[in-house]
This record gives sequence, C-alpha cells and structure tokens, in this order.
Amino acid sequence: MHEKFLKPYNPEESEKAIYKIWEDSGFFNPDVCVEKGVTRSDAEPFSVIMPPPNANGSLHAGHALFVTLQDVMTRVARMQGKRTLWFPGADHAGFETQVVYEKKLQKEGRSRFGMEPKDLYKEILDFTLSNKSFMEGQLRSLGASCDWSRELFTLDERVVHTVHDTFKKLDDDGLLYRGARTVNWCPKHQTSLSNLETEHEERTEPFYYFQYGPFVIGTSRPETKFGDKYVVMHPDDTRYAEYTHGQKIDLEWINGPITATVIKDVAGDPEMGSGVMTITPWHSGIDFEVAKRHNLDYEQIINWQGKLLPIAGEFEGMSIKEAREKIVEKLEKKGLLVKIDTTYKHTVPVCYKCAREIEPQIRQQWFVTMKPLADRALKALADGEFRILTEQHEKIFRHWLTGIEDWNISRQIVWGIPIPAKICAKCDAGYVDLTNSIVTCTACGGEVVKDPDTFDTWFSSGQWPYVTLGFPDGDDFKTYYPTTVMETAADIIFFWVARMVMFGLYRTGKVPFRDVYLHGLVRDKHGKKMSKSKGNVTAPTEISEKYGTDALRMGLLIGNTAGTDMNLDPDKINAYKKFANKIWNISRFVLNAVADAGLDLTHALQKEDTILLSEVQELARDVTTDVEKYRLYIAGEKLYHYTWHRFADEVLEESKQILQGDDESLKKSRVRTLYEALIIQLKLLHPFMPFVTEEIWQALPERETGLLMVAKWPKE
RNA sequence: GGGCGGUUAGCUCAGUUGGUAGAGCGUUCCCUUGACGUGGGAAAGGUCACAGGUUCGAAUCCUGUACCGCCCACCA
Repeated sequence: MHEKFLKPYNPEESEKAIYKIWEDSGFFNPDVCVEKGVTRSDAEPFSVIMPPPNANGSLHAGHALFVTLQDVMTRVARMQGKRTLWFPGADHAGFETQVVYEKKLQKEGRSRFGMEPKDLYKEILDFTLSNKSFMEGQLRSLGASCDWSRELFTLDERVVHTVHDTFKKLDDDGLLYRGARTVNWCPKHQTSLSNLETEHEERTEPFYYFQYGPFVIGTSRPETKFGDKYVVMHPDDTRYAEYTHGQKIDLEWINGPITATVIKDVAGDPEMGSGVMTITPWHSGIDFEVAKRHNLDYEQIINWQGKLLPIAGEFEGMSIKEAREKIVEKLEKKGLLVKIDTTYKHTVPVCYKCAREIEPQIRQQWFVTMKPLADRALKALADGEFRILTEQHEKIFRHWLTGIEDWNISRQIVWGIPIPAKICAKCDAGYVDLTNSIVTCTACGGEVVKDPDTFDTWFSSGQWPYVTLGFPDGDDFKTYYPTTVMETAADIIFFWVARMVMFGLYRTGKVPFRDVYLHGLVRDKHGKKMSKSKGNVTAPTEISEKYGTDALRMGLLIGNTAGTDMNLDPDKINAYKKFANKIWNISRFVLNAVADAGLDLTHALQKEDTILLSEVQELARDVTTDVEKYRLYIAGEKLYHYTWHRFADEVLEESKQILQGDDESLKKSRVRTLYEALIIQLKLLHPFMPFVTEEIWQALPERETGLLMVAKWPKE
C-alpha cells in the first residue's frame, strides 16, 4: 500500500498537483478526448457555457457554487463518454468594472472625469487583464474542468465583431432606434442605466400642496416645478368641467407670473390628490408621454450633475436638496403653500451601485424594440424549445417578458464595446456605421462624429452562447449549439438569461440552451446576504484552503435546492472535510485488505458479495438518474450516506471477520468485492469530490485508466 | 401597485411521483490497541405556521388566514 495513506488526507498537498495532471492531460478539451480515444467522435455532445466571471476582483462564494454545479455536470457527462465541452470565459463587465476602477482612482485622489478616455480605457484594460489571470487561477483551484484552450474574453475581436453585426441587423430589421427618451440618469456615474440597473428605495418625504392659479397641485419634487406651464386633468373629471383643453390661465408661480395651459389627458388621475397635476416632461417619464401626446414644450431643469439650471432663477446652481427647502420657503412667503403632508411614502429609483437618486433625464440614446424579441422567446418557452427547471423562475421569466419595455443599450462610459455608430454634432441624430463611412447628417446636413458611447455589457453578454461557439459557421457552433444546460445565478434571470434566449433566437433561429438551471444566493451562516460593508464575506479560496476544495464543493451542493438561497456554514463544510478523510480511510482499509489477501478480479464471487455489488450498482443507477434530472443535491447526499453509513459502517465492519478468518476463497471473494465497490464509489464520487478521489485512484494497483477523470461512468 | 416564494428537530436546511418525517451542527450517554478519535455505538428532541377541503391515506394536492422574505414597477 502507498505510504501516503499512513497520514490523514491532506487536501493542500494534493490539489495543486492533481489539477496539473488533469490540465496537462488535455482531457478538459473534448477534441483531445476524441483524439486519444477517450470519447467517440460520434458521441452525443454535452455543452455548458460558463457564466464568465467579472475580471475585476476575487471570486466569491456564488462563483464557487456555480463551479461546483457545472463541474459536477461536466465531469459526469465526460465520464459517461459524451463529447463534453465546458466553455470558460472572462467578463470585462463594463459598468461594474468601471465603478470598481473609479473607486480605486478615488483612493488615489484621482477621478475619471478630466482623464482622456483613451488613457482611462488603457488603465482599466491593464487592471482587468491582471485580475483576469488571478481569477482564472482561482477557478482552477476550485477544480473547474473547463477547456482553457477555448477561453474567451468578452472584449476579444470575435465578440466585438458579432456584437456589431447584431447591432446592424437590429437596425436593418427596424428593431433599433435612436431617440430622445427618458432615461435613468445617475448624476454620480454620469451615465444612463437600464431599468434593471436601478433599485427602488421606499422613503417617507414631505409631500407639498401648492396653489397653482385656481388649482391645488401636489408634488414631492418642488425643485422641478420651474418650467411647469401645463396643468393636466382627466377629461372626465367633472370638478374641472369648466376648464377647456388649451385654455390659458395667468397665475403667480415661483419666480413670478406665468401663463399656464390646460391639458385634458387621461394621465390625470381623479383619485389622486386634487386630480390636477402640472408636468415636468424633461424629468419624468409619465409627463414626457403626456407632452409627446399633445406636442408640448419641454425644458431641462436639472443638469447632468444634479444642479439647477438658469431657468431656476435665483436657485441656479443649487443642489436638489438645498433648493427644495428654499423653494418651499419662498412659496410659503408668497402664500402659495397650501399644506405639507409629512407622512407621504413613496419609492424613488436609485443607482444600484452608488444608491444615489436617479434623475430621469431626456437624452438621445440607442434603444432596442423588445416586444418582438420577447414574444418569440415566450413562444419558445411555451413550445418547449427550452425549459426552466425551477417552476417559480419560469413564472418570473414569463411575467417579465410579457411586460417588457424597450431597452436602452448605450452607456456613457469608456469601458466597454464601442457602439459602431456616428452621431450628428448638430442635431444628435445617429447612424449605424460599421464601416466608418458616413460623414454628413442626412437630417440636418451637419457633421457627424464617432459615437463616444459603449454598449450595456449585457447587450454583448446576451449573445455569449453563440459568440463563444463561433456563430455562424464555427465547428463548435455546429457541434454544441444549442448547449445542453445553462447554469447560472437566479438573480440575473432578466439581465442575462432572458437576453440570451431572445438574442439566440433572433440571430441563430434557435434557443441557446435546452435547460436552464438557476441557483440561488449564497448567504452567510445566519442567512444574511454577504457584503463587504457587513464584513461577513467568506472567500471560497479561504474555505478551500482550510477544509479542502472537495469539502467546500460538497458543502455548497448538499442541502441546496435549485433556485433557492443557501447558507454557507463552516461547520457543514467541516463535516465534509471529515467525509473526505473517511473516503481516504475506507480506501486505506480496502488497499490493506488487497495487500494482505491479494487481488484477483476474476475470483468467483460469493452470493453475499454479488448482492453487495448489486447494491452499489443500484446506487450508481440512482445517482445517475438524480444527476440527469439535475437533482445534484440528492445525488451527493445519497453518495455520502451510502459510502459512510452503509459501506464503511456496515460492509467494512462485517468484512473484518471474513478477512481475519481462514477461508481463502471467502476472503478473495470479499476483497474483490470491496475493491470493485470502492472503484464504483470513487467514480460516482469523483464529479462531486474530484481531488480526493483522483488522489486515491492514482494509488490503486489495478485501474482501467490512468486518470479517474476519464474513467468510464459505472452506469450507462 | 404587480409578480414569485417561504413557514418541517435547539440552529441551518433537505424531503424527487401523496403512504404517519431526514441531514449537518448542537445536546446527553457509552466505547482508548490494528481503516479512520477528522472515529464507532446509542439517545433525547418535531400537533411538518394556522383553519377548512379532496383522499383509504397529506409536510406533500386545493381554498382561505397569519407572519416572513424576494423580484419587478417613471404614479403626480
């Protein structure tokens, strides 16, 4: 017996070396598997595209969870002889990374504003690339058996090329437009954001009622009211029947007398306050819609930095907070303040990164018309072209797509894929221009310049499955698309999953994946969300150094149902560290028995031993079914149970008598049985706990393959 | 405002197609020489939130209630 078994299993000693053997073998690459005869060239393909981790920091527990889930699926498929591809990537993560980098700049007393875009881009690129290799190292340490030879970065030429083509195709198909529309503007980050990139905070803020000529209007935002010269009410509101649409009314307002115009529009809700409102189209989407319907003027009141513009008169240059109080004071002095409701509760949109209030602003942006894309995706789901394994997520998915709105895909940041377009310096019209050939604006004759904006990262990420596989004519695309399963975090179901489905169908005519497995959030042991500010973040690399990667993987997997959040408890991980050691000692026992009694794999089996082996084979059937039905947690638990509480606690204990007895035939039969049962268990356990099982495999006296990683799965 | 979940042992959670409940940790007791003390054996502990219903039978299906949570959302 190998002398390494004289000590307890030490993950730290074996993991790095084991991973190197795997990687050097080339078997992560399905082409190598075919070349070396491990996989048949006509074998059924199995493919998983890895959600590319952001190359802007360390891996977190959620990454460890996805690596575990995807690696289990991948390793099982590979051992089953399928042509198995797990495609890795790294995400430049546009806005996310730029925010991370801006924080770094701030620490150094610098700011992105005032930097040359080119210089900023170069700095972020260097930063990202160095993080990228760090992140790849961490994926390796988690045991990810992905094909590194294919790895793709989201800014690689191939990606940019395809993304630009999609942009052009959307334009050709009339699904793209550039328009002045209300966007979510973050005054800190100086960019527009998609709806999904805003969060909503409930606030209790004063709600003011002002006298506006003969009307009383209510608002929580007095600072936007300077330009309000339209007063809107519902056409059927009998209280205001005496006023007619278009009627002019002179009245005293914040900075003196103005003339207001009556607008009858269904946007006026008779149930709300007095049923009368004034509108600020530049800073409210609803108001903008009203203005558009009636072709009304609109004017910017608040600048891009969140300060009041000259239209505010004496309040010019003030911040919103400062101006709000002073305006109310002034209106009160003028006798126009009717009352203040201090119990008013409402929600305000905030930037998901900095929590600053979003200022709705009108801005020329690129938008994608989503409805046709969404309808096609919904049809694909209804027709069963793909399925979402968790029912609740399928409902959520359907609900979101049913009410989808157009998508603002342009961002005012440098870190991202440039939008291949020209915009008119004079009238802001935009032209899709992949070949950089447009020189004048057809609308106004003005000069056009390169659009400085970049794409929302998700615009490119949404195309990841077919981009990675080399759409339209790459071999991988032909072999592996649509992919078998998309495994990713449930919280990006809209950001990513929905977009992949829509884009996949749009560009390739096929869904990008057959099954969608969504995992929940990894929380701390008390169920609290991990966050840097709370200081409860557990780095997976630390856990795996302390307990071993196999233990970490089992701890993340078992007891975790698809789609639900889980808590990461070190005590639980430790239990699986013990399990790794248990497997180690079981192997030691079996190898001792082999050394003592000799191993004859052709020796006739006792009836009892046949039964024992059939028991393990039944386990193999169970585990295989569970894995194929994506019940990985159950598979893991069954293995744990069988190996420890049946095989170790009972079978090995009972075997001691036989092994110590003097019936050589019984002994030989039992040793063969134990050995074969061990082999099966190692194989079954390998996808879950790859390191310890491979380490043991390497010490087996008789084994069918050099590497357990490509051994034959014990059940077809 | 709309949508989706959860409520099972002291704690954190499983429970695959309905057949009177399981894991890890914790607690109590016992076991020190040959696989493993990172161990072995045993035990305590649950009216499966509540109320109805379907069923021979419900933690599991249906309806309602209570509490907790998550997501989406431009209501002045």
